[in-house]
Amino acid sequence: MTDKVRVRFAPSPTGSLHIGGARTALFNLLFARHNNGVFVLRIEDTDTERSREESVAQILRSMRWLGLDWDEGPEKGGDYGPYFQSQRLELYRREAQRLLDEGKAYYCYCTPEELAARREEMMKAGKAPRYEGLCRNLCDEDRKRYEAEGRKPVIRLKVPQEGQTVVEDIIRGTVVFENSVLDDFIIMKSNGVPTYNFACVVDDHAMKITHVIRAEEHLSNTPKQIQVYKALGYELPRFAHVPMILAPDRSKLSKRHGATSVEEFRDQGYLSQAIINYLTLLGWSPLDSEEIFDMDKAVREFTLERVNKTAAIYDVKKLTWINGHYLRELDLDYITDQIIPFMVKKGIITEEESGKKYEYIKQAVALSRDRSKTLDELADAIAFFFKDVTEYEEKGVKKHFCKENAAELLLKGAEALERLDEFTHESTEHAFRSLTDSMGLKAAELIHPTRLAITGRTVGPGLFEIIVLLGKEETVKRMRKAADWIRKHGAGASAS
RNA sequence: GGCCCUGUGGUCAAGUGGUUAAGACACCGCUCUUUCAAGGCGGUAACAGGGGUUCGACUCCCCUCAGGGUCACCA
Repeated sequence: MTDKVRVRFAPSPTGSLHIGGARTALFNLLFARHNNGVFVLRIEDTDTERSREESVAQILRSMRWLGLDWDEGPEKGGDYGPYFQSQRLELYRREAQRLLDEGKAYYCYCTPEELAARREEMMKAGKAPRYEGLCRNLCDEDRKRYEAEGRKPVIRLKVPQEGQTVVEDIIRGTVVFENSVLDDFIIMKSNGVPTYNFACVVDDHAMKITHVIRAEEHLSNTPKQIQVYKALGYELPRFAHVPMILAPDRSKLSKRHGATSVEEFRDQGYLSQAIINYLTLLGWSPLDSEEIFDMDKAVREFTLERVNKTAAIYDVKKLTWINGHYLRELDLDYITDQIIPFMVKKGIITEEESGKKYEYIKQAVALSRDRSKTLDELADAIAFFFKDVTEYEEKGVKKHFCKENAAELLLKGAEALERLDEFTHESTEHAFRSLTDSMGLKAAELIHPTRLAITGRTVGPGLFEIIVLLGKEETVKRMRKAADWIRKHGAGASAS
């Protein structure tokens, strides 16, 4: 009989959601959905010093933004709550007491200072730093004496010093640890709060977690946790340790590597779909070689067996490429909605204008989105549709504004456009081409300076698309303004 | 340092004893074109090293080396 699959993502709220954490959450979600299971979110806030409420909010926000929806957890509830470890202290204390009563755990009165000193000694002696079980067999008298000294005890688990602890990992296979490398680790701190290795086990059991899918850094913790499972008489879940995500220099991801949190990527203009797609590809691969796919396909095909064992270095270039793909393929209204906050932030439009100019923004996006990789870039790329040109790209000036007849040509072009009754792609293009034909010029000789005049740049969408969207009046105005600029700066003069 | 994990091009990554060792990103050409992208076509580039096992190893075993993780009253 197979139990319903239940997995969990259990972040500690000590910072933002990292892309590594997001990937772990994603794999849990994919596995749960693939198996019609339940995805639980649990907040591991037992570190009273470092846990912050703002972090919880940020993590939830990031997960929602990515579409990593949990079935049970904060703001959602469920039959196995509460989902904050700080609200489950009674349970841990009860289980710890049980261990105490059964003689499987004991109070330890050593102070952090004493412990640190001994650890250092052992290190100096070239030995592995481990607790030697000093308080393992304390008599009542010793205990009373320590209590009288005002020492607050921790609770340690009695770990067997012989034999081995075996981790059967779905991704890594059988991993054997000698028990002699384990020590009597702390399960309850002196403040009555459990440590990670204890709380995690108690909760995974209480929440009926069937598969523990987490980052590889936890593999070495697993034998300890297995000892807790055994002491408590719990059945073991299945374990799967997914490879880590490393920075480009092969070290662990940290702030010095630029953007690492989900929110930073979002603010840089990456779409959630792109991040999900990219993260899915880090450590896992689909059956076929098509690398662009949505979460539905990932859910359909996801198995832990196809997760590879090697740590992956994340590559922003590939993420950016995927982002570019979604930028041009996703629904136009959706991209338009996404671009607005970026435009507002950059001062290109105001919040109020965004509603009124929605259709116009949408058309600008339609013209430019092929050429941008991120929302941030795209916002810059369409800025000229909303704000007058204030400067001209230098290399463009040299190339297109410094010719003898540059100003005159722009003026003639403006006139030709002005005469048009119908202002369409066809009519404007025709006007330009017949003008240049009559002057014995190539159309490009007018097109390029015009682009520079009305956008300030040498690159961008097709000129006539721009002209039509920008409108006759504005186009003509900008062309004349550019002609003035050229005269002022002198034909043949180099860029200012 | 002890223990554990890992090792296919610059990066991601197929591959599970016999393959011309896929594909993608990046890079470089060509093409399309009013520019830039996008698209199309093509190219450079890899099984860490050494021993075994085998008729035959990228695939299995051992050693070396390299990278990573972990050794807290952090998770």
